[in-house]
Amino acid sequence: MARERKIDMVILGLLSHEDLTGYDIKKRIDGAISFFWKGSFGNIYPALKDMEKDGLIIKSDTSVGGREKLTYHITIEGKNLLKAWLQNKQASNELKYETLLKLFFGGADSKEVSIRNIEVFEEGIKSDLEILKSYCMVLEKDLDNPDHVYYYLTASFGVETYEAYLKWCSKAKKMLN
Amino acid sequence: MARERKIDMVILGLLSHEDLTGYDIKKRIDGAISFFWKGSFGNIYPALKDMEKDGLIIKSDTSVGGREKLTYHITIEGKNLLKAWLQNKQASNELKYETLLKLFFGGADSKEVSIRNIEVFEEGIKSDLEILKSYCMVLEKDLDNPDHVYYYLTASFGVETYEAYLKWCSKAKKMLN
DNA sequence: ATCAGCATGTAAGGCGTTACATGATTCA
DNA sequence: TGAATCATGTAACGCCTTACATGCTGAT
Repeated sequence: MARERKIDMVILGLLSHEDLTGYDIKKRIDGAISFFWKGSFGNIYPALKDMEKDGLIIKSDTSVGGREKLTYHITIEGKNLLKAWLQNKQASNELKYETLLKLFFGGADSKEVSIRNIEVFEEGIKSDLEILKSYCMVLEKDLDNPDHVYYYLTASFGVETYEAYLKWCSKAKKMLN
Repeated sequence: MARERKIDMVILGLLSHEDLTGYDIKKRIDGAISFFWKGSFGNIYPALKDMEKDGLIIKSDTSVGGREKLTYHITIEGKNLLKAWLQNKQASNELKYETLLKLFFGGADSKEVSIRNIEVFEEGIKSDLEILKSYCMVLEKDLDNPDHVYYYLTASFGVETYEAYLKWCSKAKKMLN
């Protein structure tokens, strides 16, 4: 069975635009992607090693002075695998919200506890929404760049769902009071 | 460090309402909870064993005839742990949407591929939305039951976010065309 | 001088999924 | 009789997170 590790596809996707180091890849993932996918060094470096062995990417030493630096470049095989993944209709979309779990079992404690949990959730969403909106505004100005349309759409997914979350938060707090 | 396994809290939450077998717990999780949390037998049975050892639940043999059956009951310690968890403000809310990942890297293939991926996503959401709406309708009729308010709110979270998803799908398809 | 940031990696541990393994009962 | 459902569990495997370990460079 082929590997299912999705971090490979994130890496391939990033490398399809530019050559990057593992460290750079981490920074990219921590940006706009982090709203729907995460990555860590303990995740990225082993993936890079495996993918090079498989011929999906090639490594080149770009060390500057005494600072070690390995830059990766995508191969034709890598690009083909990326496209095959994009063309595969199957996609796992999973949401794991502990806040909803707590709310579902809210009856086990006072309603104040549930209201507070909703408020904590609401605050987090509000601040993330600001970040997402700023991504959208930047991207909107340059939608002629074909890639920006894709980036814009993922950011706007975030904006629209987070706005729905906030609407729900108000309603939920009202219902509990 | 204490265990972080959230399945424990799902089990405790369910047992705080009624005594259940591992099999029953799985069925409950596969219901309304499955929209924001998942569980499997390979997950549930070991958790049950550990939690009994820890005195959070107690097991009793309720076998009928030759069919093995173990029913679990929550203890005071279990209820206290459940409340402590509810009162803890920290909550991990994570969304991992492969569809968004694919869309983000959509520029690596034709826009038709991205449109098709959005359509597949849309179909899945539409059918799940129907299920969520039916949960809401049932619960709305009996909001006097205090627990139903909590169940209703989690289901309505699903309805509202899924409706936002669908709105976004239309917009995204239009933008790509 | 020191601290933040650049840069690479490994190791342990935890959690979860999937498949396997077994067997009883109920209903068509 | 055979299939679906009830019912319990284990084992292998994979993936990810966290912490650890190391060292250079540039700015203050």
